[in-house]
Amino acid sequence: MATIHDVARAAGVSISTVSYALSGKRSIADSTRRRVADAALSLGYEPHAGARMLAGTRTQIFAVTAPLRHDTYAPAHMAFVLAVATAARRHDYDILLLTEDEATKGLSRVASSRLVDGVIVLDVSVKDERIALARTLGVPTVVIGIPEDPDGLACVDLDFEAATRLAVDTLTDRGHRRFALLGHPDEIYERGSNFPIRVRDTFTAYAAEQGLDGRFLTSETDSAAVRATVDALLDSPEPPTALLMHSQESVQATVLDHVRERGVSVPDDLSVISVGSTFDTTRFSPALDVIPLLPHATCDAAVDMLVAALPEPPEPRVQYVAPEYRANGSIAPVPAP
Amino acid sequence: MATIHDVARAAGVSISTVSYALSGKRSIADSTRRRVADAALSLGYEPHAGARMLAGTRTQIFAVTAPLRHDTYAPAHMAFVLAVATAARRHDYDILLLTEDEATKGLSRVASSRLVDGVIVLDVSVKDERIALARTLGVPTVVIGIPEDPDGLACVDLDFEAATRLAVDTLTDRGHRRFALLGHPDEIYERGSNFPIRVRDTFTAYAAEQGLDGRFLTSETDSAAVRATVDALLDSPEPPTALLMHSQESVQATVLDHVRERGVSVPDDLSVISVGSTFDTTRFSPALDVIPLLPHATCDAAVDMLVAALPEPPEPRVQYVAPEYRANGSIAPVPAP
DNA sequence: CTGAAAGCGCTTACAG
DNA sequence: CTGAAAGCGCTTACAG
Repeated sequence: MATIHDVARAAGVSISTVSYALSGKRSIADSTRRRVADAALSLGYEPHAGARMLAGTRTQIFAVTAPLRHDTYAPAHMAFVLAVATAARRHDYDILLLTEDEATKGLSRVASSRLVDGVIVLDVSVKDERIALARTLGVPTVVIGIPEDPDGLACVDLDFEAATRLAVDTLTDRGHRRFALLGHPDEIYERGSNFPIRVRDTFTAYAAEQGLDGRFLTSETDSAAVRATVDALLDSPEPPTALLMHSQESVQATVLDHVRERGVSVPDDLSVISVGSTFDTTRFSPALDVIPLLPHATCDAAVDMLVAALPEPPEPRVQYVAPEYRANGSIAPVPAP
Repeated sequence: MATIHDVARAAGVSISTVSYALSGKRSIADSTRRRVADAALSLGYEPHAGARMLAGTRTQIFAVTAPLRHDTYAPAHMAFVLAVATAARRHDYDILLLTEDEATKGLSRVASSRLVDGVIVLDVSVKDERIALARTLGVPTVVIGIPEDPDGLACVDLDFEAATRLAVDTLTDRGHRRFALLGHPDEIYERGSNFPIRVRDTFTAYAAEQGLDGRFLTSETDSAAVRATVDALLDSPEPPTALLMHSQESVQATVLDHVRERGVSVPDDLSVISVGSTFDTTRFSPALDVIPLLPHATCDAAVDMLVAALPEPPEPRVQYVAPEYRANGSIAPVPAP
């Protein structure tokens, strides 16, 4: 392995000149720079990572803590890990993946050994031991998702409030006045889950504000429960013409199946939008309009925040990522009564 | 951050004694070891990772290259990444995740900067640019999966040959003589995919060897094609009593649906085993017996090989992981004619 | 059983 | 515009 000394010798300069020529941290005569670059290239020189960490102030590594929980939806989880890695590489950062059961132990270890310049916390849960740690880690940290108490933390997340209003607005623009939102099982709301509650509260408040009929429904995830929920909704007097779904993939699939079985056509009889989903709604029949989670936009923002925080600790704040509407043909103007 | 000097001062010894006391690399008086350990603990001392890399011979980091391809099945992919990380931690190793499009560039970079002590190559494809690189990387490398030409490489993989024979044996033990194997679309075999071909060839050879009726079928993945394939099979004279499936999840689900629609009962009329699957076959109805991919066993073996290879390059060889049979009630004795 | 010291390969003030 | 040198925090022969 070539060292900086080899490059210096080959280029006929000192090692400090090599260092500066390659880093661009001070002005170097063009001819010198060229000779150094040539020497480095022909020797296949790559600076020793450990030496850089020790002498410099940066390791060029971020830790990503991404614990796998029993209810983790693997494709979304991976999309986020991948998006973080891709964004990090654009800033010349590599990703150290921490998946340990005791996530805090791994975080403490890599932070206090100065292995990483920063930490990205993925997929925070309501009671997440990593959150308390993040405040005291001594290493810049950005959280993706919003914990119960985001005080003093730098967080990034999809703007679920805007997403919910966007879904409603899109449908009121087409004349809809009677809405339902199908959410997660009750248990999710009881244990204080972040996004579902934000979506629910935004929906009910916004519907009230606009004078809309806005019904909020929860359902267990088994097929029978979902079908019963759909039946109750469709059999009610003045059933809704517009349905938002913020629930898991299988539930949304079952809803569409059962609606079709009941002879209700999407979008002619019922307009449907999937809100805040991580899965591919074009595989449904019919394909659903969706306001999806945005792993790339979210992770780009998180990595940008982290890189900006390297000179000094990140400014605590919550940054919201703007939602995007993806039309797939599942909405239509309100049907004539 | 406490350094080794702080610990030495607090314990009243030299820094070399601290280093040896913590590493255990030479014998230390018990009382000294205790004082050092106490000092380290109370100061929250964690050795500087960069300094260790520079002075020592190990970085305690493995690179994992896990490119996401369009046909990557996310849950399996994640299971392998996670299993590697877990196995690595047992040897005090962290995982640097390389997902770049140009996988070779990332590998070269981390290898020549001496950032990692070893490399695990996940999910090798038939023509994988990482394979040629692995032979010349100058860093111990272990491949999970078996590339077209495994010469000179250390590889670990499920023993698909044994898995296939195990499936057949399990059914012949119950009297079955007429078998079908449903594989992937033709294209997969034409482009030389590794496992599907190994399963197919083992199946046909083993069936012939045992004097069994062993039909091999391929099918496109869309529902209509799968149903037509099932129809052709069931409508043939002397249809099989045992079906092995080595195909994607949705295809297996469709087969089960259509078999049920045709009034054929699993396992009473037809015994079914899923071979080499990465997904949860207990979610099917009926739940399927399966000889699954074994991420943990495979990744444990790979990490063990890599750790063993640290002092010297890994001995090139292909290590097969023994298959396991998981019964879920989808097989029965051959029905009376 | 323990210590003093060299040296790993960089970065970055300091000096000119 | 460039160089000589200190120093980052460890590990590990060398010495006793």
